[in-house]
Amino acid sequence: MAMASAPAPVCAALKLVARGRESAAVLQTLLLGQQAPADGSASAAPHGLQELTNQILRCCDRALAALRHSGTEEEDADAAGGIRKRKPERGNGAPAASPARASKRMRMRGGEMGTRVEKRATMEDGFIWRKYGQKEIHGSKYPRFYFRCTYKEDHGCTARRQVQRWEADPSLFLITYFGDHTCCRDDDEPPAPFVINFSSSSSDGKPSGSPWPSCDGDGLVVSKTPDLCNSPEESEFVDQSTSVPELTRMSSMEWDSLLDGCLDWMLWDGESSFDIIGDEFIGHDIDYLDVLS
DNA sequence: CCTATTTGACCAAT
DNA sequence: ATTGGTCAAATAGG
Repeated sequence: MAMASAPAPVCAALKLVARGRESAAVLQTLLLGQQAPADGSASAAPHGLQELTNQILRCCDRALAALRHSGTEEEDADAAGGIRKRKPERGNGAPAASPARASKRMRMRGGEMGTRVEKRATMEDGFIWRKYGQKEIHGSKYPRFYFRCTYKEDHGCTARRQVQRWEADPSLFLITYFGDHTCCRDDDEPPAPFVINFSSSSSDGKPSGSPWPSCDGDGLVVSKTPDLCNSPEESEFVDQSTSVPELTRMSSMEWDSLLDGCLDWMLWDGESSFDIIGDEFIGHDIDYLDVLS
């Protein structure tokens, strides 16, 4: 049976949340633009502000994922349940067809929601992962590591990630995330940890303690979204003079049309922005990184 | 003993 | 047949 498109209300919500996300991304770009490029000088945009923007982006992503999921509900009954049926016996008896494992690989190839790719200087990202596999990848110098969230059993958290050294720069790790952390973000949606005080010019407005893990200088290089939607951490690696383009000079009307275009891109073929076809996007980001040095 | 990691095997997709 | 993702027994470490 062919999949039906999402119902109209869900579509509308999808577009609205997507637009909200893009607005947050724009805000983030503006914040990056405020960062003083001069060496040694403190950034004009408080770090807490960037973190907040990042959280907004993440929230939007999750909302988009949930909406999209509700619109095209299928499969994933196992993913939501968390506990997978174990193989009865291995290598001996009958093969025992396991429907739960069907189409696993296809979902990996971009069918799964919530996928994103990042490049980091370290494997650490603030979450606790449990390694469940390692594989030599054909044509690749470095093995790929497979991790799942430590709390998969406890909270049914479906988050997974694959980590591999980036061949173009082995000091960086290419981290592909699948799913999202339901273990520490669903039940525990953090209250606004702080109030933004725009009148304060100091960078003291940092959140006292975000309940979410933050990327404390890990050197995140690549986000899952195009240039418009950079994560704040990127600023640590990306040359500001090139990463903050003329976007900041656009009028609001120009923004509108731009965002509409962005929406069109995001909703292409029924997939949303957080479904990244790895190769395509990585290629884009490699170009992006060529600016560095 | 308990928990996490390692690693070869299994299996679906290509 | 090959490749890549996952399982799970064996192993290591506390």
